[in-house]
Amino acid sequence: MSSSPLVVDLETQTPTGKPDFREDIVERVGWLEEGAKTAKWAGCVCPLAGVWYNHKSVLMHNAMYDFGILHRLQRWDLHDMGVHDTLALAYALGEQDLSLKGLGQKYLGVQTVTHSQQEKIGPEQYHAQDLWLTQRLWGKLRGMERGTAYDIDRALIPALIDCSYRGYEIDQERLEQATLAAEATCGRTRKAFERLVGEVSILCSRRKKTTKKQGTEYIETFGPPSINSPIQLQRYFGIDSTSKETLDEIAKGDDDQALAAALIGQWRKSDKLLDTYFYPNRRKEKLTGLFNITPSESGEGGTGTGRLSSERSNMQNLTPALERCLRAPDGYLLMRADYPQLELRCAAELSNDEYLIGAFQEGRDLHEETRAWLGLDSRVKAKNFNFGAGLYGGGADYVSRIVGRPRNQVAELMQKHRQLWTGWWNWTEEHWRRVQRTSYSVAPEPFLHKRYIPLLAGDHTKKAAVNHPVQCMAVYICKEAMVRLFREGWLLVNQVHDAIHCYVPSDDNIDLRKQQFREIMESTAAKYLPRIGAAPVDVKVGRYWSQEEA
DNA sequence: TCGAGCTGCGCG
DNA sequence: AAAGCGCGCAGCTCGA
Repeated sequence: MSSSPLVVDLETQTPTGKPDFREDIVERVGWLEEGAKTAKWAGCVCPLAGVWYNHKSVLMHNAMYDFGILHRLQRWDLHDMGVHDTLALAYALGEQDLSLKGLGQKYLGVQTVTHSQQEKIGPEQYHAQDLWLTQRLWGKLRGMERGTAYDIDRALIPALIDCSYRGYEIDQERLEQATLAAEATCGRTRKAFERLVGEVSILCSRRKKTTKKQGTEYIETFGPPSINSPIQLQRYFGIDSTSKETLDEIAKGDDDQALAAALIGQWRKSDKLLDTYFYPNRRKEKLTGLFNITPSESGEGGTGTGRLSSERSNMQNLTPALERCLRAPDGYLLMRADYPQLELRCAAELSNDEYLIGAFQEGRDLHEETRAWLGLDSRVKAKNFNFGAGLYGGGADYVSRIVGRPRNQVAELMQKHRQLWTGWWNWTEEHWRRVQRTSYSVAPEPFLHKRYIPLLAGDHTKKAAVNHPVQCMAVYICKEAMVRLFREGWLLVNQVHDAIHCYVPSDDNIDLRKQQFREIMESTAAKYLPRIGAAPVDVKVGRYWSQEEA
């Protein structure tokens, strides 16, 4: 049994154009054993079976992808095999360029042969260089690693591969009902809107036409605005954004425009449901998505904070109307739990804010206290203030909007908030100074996930810098809980930042399972929130994700 | 007809 | 110019 990992690299074909380990086709497999003088290659994954069991772990550059394929083709056990991944490691270290070639140049000074030059050295040599590069890079980057972020991420890789194959079962009958209802709303609101604006005429489109004789001219068409055209609606209302918020404001009036705005709001809601959530899932048995820990080698997708992202389908932005149609397969129940106020608790812990810590320890209502302290008229406004201005660094204009006060009263509100959350505000300034010195934001101990902060990017920079440690700490707590669940054999289905979903067999002892689920999540949080203590985690169970009526 | 870029909106 | 942070995706717009 070799202690150093078996390096593996797959050459694949992507039929859909976008890489997807659940479907892509393997063309060649390369591997490199410890002490071997040469890399080996094969046209299929079969020969690997005789090699891998001599190793405790495998090493790849982008193991989510390669290991995901090997699991599919060879049933490589997701639980037994340790995984190392130079992509995940580089990500946790805050690297900008996550490509193997870029990292090789930066850390090893290796100038790789480009794809167009591969004829010169032959395909075998060309592909072998990636194996050597990965192996050497791993040794180099491991030496730079300080915190636990990478170890949590690499343990999560098999769990997320598992998740990406599992998915929810779709109840087509419920989906059909929901579709019919949404179509009815769409038709009704569109017709009502058309009746309302039938007489109006605005500029509908202007397209440039370049002719040799007359140079550039514009062809314009006029008519009533279409409900689905933001630019036409802008002209109709005489505004420069037709976002939901703006339309809600207009809808408060009592003229034709107010009615039109209300209709657009209803139409958009149902149209969004149909186009994004209902139609794409018709006649599909399962809803599954790919989870990303890191951006791709080319920098697409993924997050900068350590959060996961999900695509094809995105499992992290499903809406309640679709959640009602999603369920566990026959013989299973869906168990789901989320961490209440996890980000706020992390903010309190990492900034050592005495007030916040005390409030959490005594279980007081933070937003209500903020409301009273600032003299606001609703708890919702206070909550928006705490998040928008407190956690995410919103400025005076933003605060002015959310609390509905003129700008000249805002500075006073901000000042008062600083007196309440003293520790937090001090921490943000201190952290911002650190980031300015180093150009990196580092998440708290023991995670130490790094995010590169380009200091010349404007005001957004400070907000992103301050937000990173909070969001990062919260999600690594959730990730570690997932890792523990996975290791103990739970069937993970989904993660939505601070929420985890699993399947359990219906004939298990459900109360016991709920208790175990809660214990794993609570003890993981308690480990990293020693001063605040375990947040109570409420575990919900049922056949469907959401049982609420439409 | 294609796509890049934008707007709008779903989630935490 | 103004912007609360973090995502992915669908449709629209408009030039090529």
